[in-house]
Amino acid sequence: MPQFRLYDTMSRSVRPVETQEPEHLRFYCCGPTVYSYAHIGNFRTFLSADLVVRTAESLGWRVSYASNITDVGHLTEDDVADAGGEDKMERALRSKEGEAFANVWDLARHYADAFEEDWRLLNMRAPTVRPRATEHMREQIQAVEDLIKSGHAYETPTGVYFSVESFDGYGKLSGNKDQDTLMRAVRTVVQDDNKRHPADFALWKKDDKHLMQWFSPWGWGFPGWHIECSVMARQYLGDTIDLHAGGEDLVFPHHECEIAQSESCTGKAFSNHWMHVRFLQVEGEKMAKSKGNFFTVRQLIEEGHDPLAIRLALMGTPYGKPMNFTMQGLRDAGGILARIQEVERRAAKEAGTPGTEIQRIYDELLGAMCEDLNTSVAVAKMIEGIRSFLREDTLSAAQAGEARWFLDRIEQTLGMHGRTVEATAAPEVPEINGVLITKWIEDRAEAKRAKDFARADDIRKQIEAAGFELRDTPQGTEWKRLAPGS
RNA sequence: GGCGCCGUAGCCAAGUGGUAAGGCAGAGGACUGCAAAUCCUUUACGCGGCGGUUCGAAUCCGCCCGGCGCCUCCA
Repeated sequence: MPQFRLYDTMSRSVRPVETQEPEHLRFYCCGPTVYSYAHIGNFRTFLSADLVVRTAESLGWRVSYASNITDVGHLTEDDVADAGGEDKMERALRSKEGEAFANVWDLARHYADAFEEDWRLLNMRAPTVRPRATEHMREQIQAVEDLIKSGHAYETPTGVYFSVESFDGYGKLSGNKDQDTLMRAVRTVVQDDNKRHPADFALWKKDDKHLMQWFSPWGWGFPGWHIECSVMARQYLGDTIDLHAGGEDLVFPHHECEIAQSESCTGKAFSNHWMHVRFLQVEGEKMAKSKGNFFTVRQLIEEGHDPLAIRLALMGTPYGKPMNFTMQGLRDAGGILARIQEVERRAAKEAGTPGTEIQRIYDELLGAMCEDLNTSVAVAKMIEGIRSFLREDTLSAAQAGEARWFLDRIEQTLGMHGRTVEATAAPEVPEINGVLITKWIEDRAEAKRAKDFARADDIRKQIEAAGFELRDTPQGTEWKRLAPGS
């Protein structure tokens, strides 16, 4: 078995993933704040986490995987300096999309459900636990109290703050260590005179006007953004976790603050390995609603893209590099997926014994994943394996069994498969101009038999104009909805 | 100001010291009434530029040019 190595933000090097317990990975990945639909950039991060889980499982490891949902409306300026600004969920509630919801709780529930649905559609492993911030309020309050008792936190008229000077290691993850860079990083603009140090960050905000508020030893209010992850990671995975992941923007302040809180609470290392996923760009530009290049998973699916094609497209560039997501790349992925589906059709029901060649291809695929999740190479190996089965006109029973084996492997390791919706549910037969497409196809076959090719081509053109593609096979003519943009 | 990343064929993108993976597009071919789908073959004498180290560099070092990210709600 190859050694599983990942880039570690803390040590700035590619290191083996070391588990405290042999072959048992304790893994935490920071989830989204659910104030709107998650976009494909969000999912690049969660997909990378999914690939960590699948790679570990492919090595025979057990994985305890926690990925949270932040359903508390944290503030638009809830940074290390102070929790100021607007509440993200309150703002969402006031927006046009927010009109559909009675209150922030409904809004959070709706987007959390949508998030989990998209997660499933992208064929991502369900986490062992998916804790929610609002369901761990007592634990968060307890942690804040502990930090006050141990001298790491203090109360002010506006809330409870973590004292950055009480923790030596503050800045070790992000490199924001010296006072000068730290001061710049925390933007002294939003200083609070009640704080002992400008970089001190909120653990609890006092606010009895907030739409989401809880009662605490410091009165009504809500928790700071960073404390939830510290608390939930500890509760479900223990004092020290093996690997912690998130988007690159979370390095500072979020993960830096998590480390400070957790290590101050336990006196132990919070995480032994840190993984950060680089941001996704679209057509070479930063994704932004204002640029019109902002995509959600459901949007792309609605446009006719297969969720697995989206998944495959997102694997085109390894997580450690910024990725340029393009519509062309998405269409390309759809083409690869079609070939996987073709092998799925030809494969046996039961996996057979892999031959040395296909075994070699899979070993290289897994080896690439173990080397810092090199998805570019892994996908190339997957295609190599898929092609080896398409090369033959017909597969022998042994080859069909090998094909099944390989498909099972790529499902386990890459989360890719060729099972189509039509294979499990009877497809709805569409009508064209009030006539079933199957009738049009029969008419065309009739014309072909009569050698009336002009009429046959005319029928095909009509069907294509309606957005369907025909494919003549030895078993007869099949139809398929045309992929968008092709 | 701090931290970090990237520049490889028309496009996307691996490769991090031993002589350029893979995908898309393009070209040719098989199959087809013609297509579609699928398969086969083919496409970079060169890896932003200039120096240096080395028997040997896309890969290491230096400088330069160009692009980008985070540090601000953000995955």
